[in-house]
Amino acid sequence: MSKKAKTAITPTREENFPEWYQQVIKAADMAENAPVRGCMTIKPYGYAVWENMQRIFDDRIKELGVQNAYFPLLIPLEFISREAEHVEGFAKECAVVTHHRLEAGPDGKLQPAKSAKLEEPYVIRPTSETIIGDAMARWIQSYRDLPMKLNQWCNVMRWEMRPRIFLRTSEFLWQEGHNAFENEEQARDDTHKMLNAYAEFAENSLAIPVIRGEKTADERFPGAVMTLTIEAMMQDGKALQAGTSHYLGQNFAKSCEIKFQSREGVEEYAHTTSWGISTRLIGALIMSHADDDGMIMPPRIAPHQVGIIPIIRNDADTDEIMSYIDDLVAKLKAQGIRVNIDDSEGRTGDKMWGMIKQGVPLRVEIGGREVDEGTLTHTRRDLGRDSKASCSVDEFAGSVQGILDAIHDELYRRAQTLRDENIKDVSGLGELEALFKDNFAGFARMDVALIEGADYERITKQHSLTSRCMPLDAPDKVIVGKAY
RNA sequence: CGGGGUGUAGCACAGCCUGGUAGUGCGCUCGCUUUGGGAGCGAGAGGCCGGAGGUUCGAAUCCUCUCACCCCGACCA
Repeated sequence: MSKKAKTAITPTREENFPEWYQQVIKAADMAENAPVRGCMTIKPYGYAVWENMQRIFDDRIKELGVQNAYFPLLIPLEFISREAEHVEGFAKECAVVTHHRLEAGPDGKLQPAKSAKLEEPYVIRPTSETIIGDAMARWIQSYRDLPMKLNQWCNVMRWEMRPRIFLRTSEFLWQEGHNAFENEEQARDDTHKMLNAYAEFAENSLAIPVIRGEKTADERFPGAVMTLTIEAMMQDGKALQAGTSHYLGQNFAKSCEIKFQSREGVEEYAHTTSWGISTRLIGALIMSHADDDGMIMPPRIAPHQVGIIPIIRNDADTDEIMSYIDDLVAKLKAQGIRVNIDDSEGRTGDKMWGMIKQGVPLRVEIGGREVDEGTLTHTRRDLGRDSKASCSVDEFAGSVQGILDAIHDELYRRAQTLRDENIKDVSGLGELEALFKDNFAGFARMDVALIEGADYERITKQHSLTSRCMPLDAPDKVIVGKAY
């Protein structure tokens, strides 16, 4: 390798999107496949993204009156069986714990001890509606106990046939919120409220434009009366369900016995909601923003918002340059900017490419020249080397927040442009079929009435399409597309 | 679970058809020279060739069986 390859990531998005996706994750050092099938190891740089997501969203839900709690990983089998549709939806992807002890087998290898077989097996939570419902049933007695809004940040496990790192792993991290209300109106309203919290989070923090919509009946959460979703379009034109909020009616209240005495003194079942976002959002981030040189982190969740590369020509410069950088770092940190200094031994070029691949939004170079001039050189990751510019340290300190916001806006604008250019209105099923026969990569939008009937089923099956949602701002329409 | 593909050094691969005891590039270690967009030279370290059987004097290579991973589908956040 004499000079740098054309792109830091091979293959390019154009050449092989799924492979490109995996290479970006590797190049940015975010995660890797674990020795356990379908599971991933999230590495520090990837986990830092999740921590930022957690922090921002956790603050938001607390403003909405939600309290965090923690419920067990293991759910009694009998709990899962309580809600008919729920069982049907999750039964085929549950990991089951059947023993509580290991012993040496005939071949000397460890095996579950026959004598330690559980009377009733436990299911590793695929979601916690039932066990939280069980708790709520005990905690809620009066309308005065309502609304009750609980959330937990945890892992869940759904045995996946085809795992994809971050997008669909058997074990993943998420938050699941579970709210209970006196009546349908409050609960439906809450479902919308939580969906809006997700939509705002996706757009304002992740720079991912989303379509807020309601799922069609066959795409609903098992056991829900209504499922709301935010749907995003990835760079390959596929849809990604980025968050869901469910109105569960009284289904779980009835199966879990969540009853309360109403204002009228009558015993009633509560109306519940549940809502979740997961580490899948990290995948969404990559497929929304990354390019052929690697990741591009939206500034508000970027582990490092500003990356500083000291350019040391000889040892005599070092102290002067480093103390110059320390002053800058202090100014940035005072504003709450997350700064990373790459003072490793590596060469300048390597450090630059490292930051490019990791998607650090704003890169700063400081060497003897800058120190002499009282300036610094900065480059935006989203715009590349053409955006390289020079300014004084004070000017930079004053404008850095604005630059980060501009990067956010630019990433959002790009994603929105790509999405809007790839939504096509179709007037009938013939047009829908023709569109996807022609290898269209994007969303089709059409009258929701068209999804009834065998023709729609045949076309969607043939082209692996699904009804993504009925947009809240156009409920008589439906968005159709391929999805992750 | 069906169809396709791949497992050889940390990573990417060659070697396999035509068996003879493992190689290239990057990375890593050390030294010197370099250093503002992926450095150069020199010297090193590192692999029971995914696993288990079998054929053979001899297997990374041939045969059988397994396991894992990736892609495409069905299922799903």
